[in-house]
Amino acid sequence: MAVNSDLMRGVAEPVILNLLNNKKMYGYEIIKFVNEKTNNAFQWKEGTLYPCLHRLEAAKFIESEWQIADNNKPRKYYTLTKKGAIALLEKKEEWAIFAKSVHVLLSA
Amino acid sequence: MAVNSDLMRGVAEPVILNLLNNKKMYGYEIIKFVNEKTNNAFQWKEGTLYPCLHRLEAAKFIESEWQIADNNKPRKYYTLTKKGAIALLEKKEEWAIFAKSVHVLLSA
DNA sequence: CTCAATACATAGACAGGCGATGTATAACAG
DNA sequence: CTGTTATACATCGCCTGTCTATGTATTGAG
Repeated sequence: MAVNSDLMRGVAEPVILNLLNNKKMYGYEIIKFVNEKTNNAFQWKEGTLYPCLHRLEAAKFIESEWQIADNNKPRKYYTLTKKGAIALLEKKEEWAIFAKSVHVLLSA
Repeated sequence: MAVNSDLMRGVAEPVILNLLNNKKMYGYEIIKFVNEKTNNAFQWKEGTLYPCLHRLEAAKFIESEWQIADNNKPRKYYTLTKKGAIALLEKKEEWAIFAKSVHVLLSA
């Protein structure tokens, strides 16, 4: 069911940037969304996601702002920066090349 | 040109098993083949490949035998075991699920 | 009143890929 | 002859992203 965590390496960043390209989201929401969207093939945990968000923010690929939700809980919403949008394009292209390469090597 | 090394994590094993499923190969040959086949998107080095081959052999997924080549150099040829063939199927399936998941998350 | 869910965060362990380095031989150019 | 490149094996230590575990705080359900 769950995909080997070795494969997970490096995909969190492009995935997060792509999600934030569509709409602002907060960390906990991203975790639930990704796990549900992949039928738990991905099983992201806080220990993976939050450090990744902080890395992306430090790189100025995303920005954050606190908001109080309807349920009265504080949420840190993230949005994509222009720099992040460029990085997203690069990472998507990189993924495409990578996936194609693996496909070739596993099809041969 | 070269793909981010983070993405590389975990793909060496299925790729090697798949190559050996087609024919026996030796380490140096695998490096050249993979790099050439991916147009250098993959840039495998000895430090990546040899430890991986040793891991796979320790797991009894592959077996090795020394042979003297035409050029008078000793080569360690690897072949896939039955256990390795089963592992290959599992890893291929895992890759398929993984790649599909990433595709979904990057397409959204 | 307790427990689960929500929502943030960090710290330490783990492990695979990478760069660097090492050995040895063959082939080739100068 | 000699230096360089290519072949072919191997290992060591670093780096870094993921994982497990742990922590804090609040809300709502039972």
